[in-house]
Amino acid sequence: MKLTEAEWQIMNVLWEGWPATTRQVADRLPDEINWAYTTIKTMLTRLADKHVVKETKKGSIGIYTPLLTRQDARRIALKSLANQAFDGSAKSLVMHLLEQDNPDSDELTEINKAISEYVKKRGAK
Amino acid sequence: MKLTEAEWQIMNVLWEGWPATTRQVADRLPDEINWAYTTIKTMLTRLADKHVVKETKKGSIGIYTPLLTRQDARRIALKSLANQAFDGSAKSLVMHLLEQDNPDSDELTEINKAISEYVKKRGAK
DNA sequence: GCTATTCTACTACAAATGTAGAAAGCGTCA
DNA sequence: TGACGCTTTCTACATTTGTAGTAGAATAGC
Repeated sequence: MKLTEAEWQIMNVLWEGWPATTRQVADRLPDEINWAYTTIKTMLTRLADKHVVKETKKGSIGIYTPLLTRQDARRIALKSLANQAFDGSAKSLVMHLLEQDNPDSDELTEINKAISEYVKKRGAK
Repeated sequence: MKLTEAEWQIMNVLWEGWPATTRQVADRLPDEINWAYTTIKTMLTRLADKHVVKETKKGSIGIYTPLLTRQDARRIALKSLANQAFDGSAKSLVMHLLEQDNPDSDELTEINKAISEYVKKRGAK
């Protein structure tokens, strides 16, 4: 149940507010995305076929609810990336992030912040 | 220049030892992968078309060298995943890894180890 | 009830991806 | 120098992904 790029777009919207109709998804997609209404409908139908969302009907109108959680989708994507690109090692994935020599970015700072928070929390438990 | 899954397989082998011929790549692919020789050749040709590898000829035999580094491929893949699934935030990606409630896995332990190492190193500088 | 609008269902189609066969070329060893 | 085996080149084809049009059904407003 790995999602494609376009599917992520749809699901990101759906996870933010569900259940939702095709129209609602269309309205909530980021501005940069200019898909025809039927494109979105097609995606939702396909996602339903794959059991990533559930389609129920209110009258003749389809209403969509995520079945796959965002958590799980993320887990799956990370797992897959780790396997494919980091020899299966989440550790090595994290190390890569930590060791990026990209000093002009705030990413590292952000990650460091995350780690500090985490270390703190871990300590607190 | 994002790599597909099959391309990662090939490139993982190539990064381990290059330059390499199609035959060498074929021999070094993991056992679980049973691709026809020509499949591998096709992939290498396509990777050359995309300038991910360079093909040179020794006589009529093609010899392949990575152009894209593993580092860069990883960076690109992580960036893309962060954008698509973590709202562009590497921090949130790391947090996800840290907060997985998957106690039966060694992953967390491994990640913690990575972080400790990193924190130590960071301290040392 | 009739019309304008909105949805759904179905179909389509190009590009990318995964996978490989056929045929022809070349190198090598007997 | 011929046959065998490996290599390349070209072609092929199914599937998945991205994207959308058309036609007919449902609905809502007048």
